Amino acid sequence: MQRGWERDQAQLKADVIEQDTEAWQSSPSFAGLERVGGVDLSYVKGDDTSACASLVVLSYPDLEVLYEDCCMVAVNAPYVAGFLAFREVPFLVDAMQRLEERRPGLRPQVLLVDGNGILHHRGFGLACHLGVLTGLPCIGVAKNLLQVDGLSNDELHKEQIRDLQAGGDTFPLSSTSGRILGMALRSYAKSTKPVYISVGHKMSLQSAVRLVHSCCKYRVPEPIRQADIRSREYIRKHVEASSAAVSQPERMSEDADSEH
DNA sequence: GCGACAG
DNA sequence: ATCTTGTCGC
Repeated sequence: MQRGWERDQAQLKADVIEQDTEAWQSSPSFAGLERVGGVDLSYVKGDDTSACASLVVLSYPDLEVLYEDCCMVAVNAPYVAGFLAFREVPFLVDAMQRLEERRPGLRPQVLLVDGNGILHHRGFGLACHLGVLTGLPCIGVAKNLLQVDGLSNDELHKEQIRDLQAGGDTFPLSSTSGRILGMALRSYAKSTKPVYISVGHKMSLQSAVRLVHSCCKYRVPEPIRQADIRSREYIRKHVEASSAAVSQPERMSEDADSEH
């Protein structure tokens, strides 16, 4: 099964674009950018198939929520490091399709994805996968370093993290061969732990880092943070409602009552 | 046996 | 991802 997944990744990888398709590289304030999207999945504890997929769209640069979509889904693929996309991407594509049908005018111009882009075992993480399938510019934002291609969370790495003094400070993440796969970013002045940015699709690493930083009120950029908060809350209510249905069974229907 | 392991 | 309250500090 994983061999098939690797084949799919290799095929889709050919379509990844690592450069800006908008004039953002040369625009300090991202002129023309008005909507940034964020996606996330939250899982129901103790249930390996129930999850909530959420997509939010925020205004830019104000970061106000313009659109929200939370949807309970039945996850079928297991979580395997390196193949996260095969577990989560179908529901995110569905969410994008619903947005396209309901509010095409709110289509985000960029999507922030929790997970990696080209910083990946085979150079094709969730952010690339979703980018190619939707055609949207995507940025990978991981909360933990994926230790691949010579990257490791060793003493040197921790030392580099300690050197990130101010919010906005970064250091490059280079592969053994010297290619820059991503950037560690101190996204929030008060947070010691960086986030790991990598190119997903249709955007350069430089623009990606700058944009993510400009979306941060806290450590996790607001679009992803809002998607996360909302999907967790949606699950909380979902679990609450289903447990109430068990302890308080539905009353017999009228048909059943009058049947006698 | 030990360490890794995006979410 | 999730298990989990308070708590120390700015």
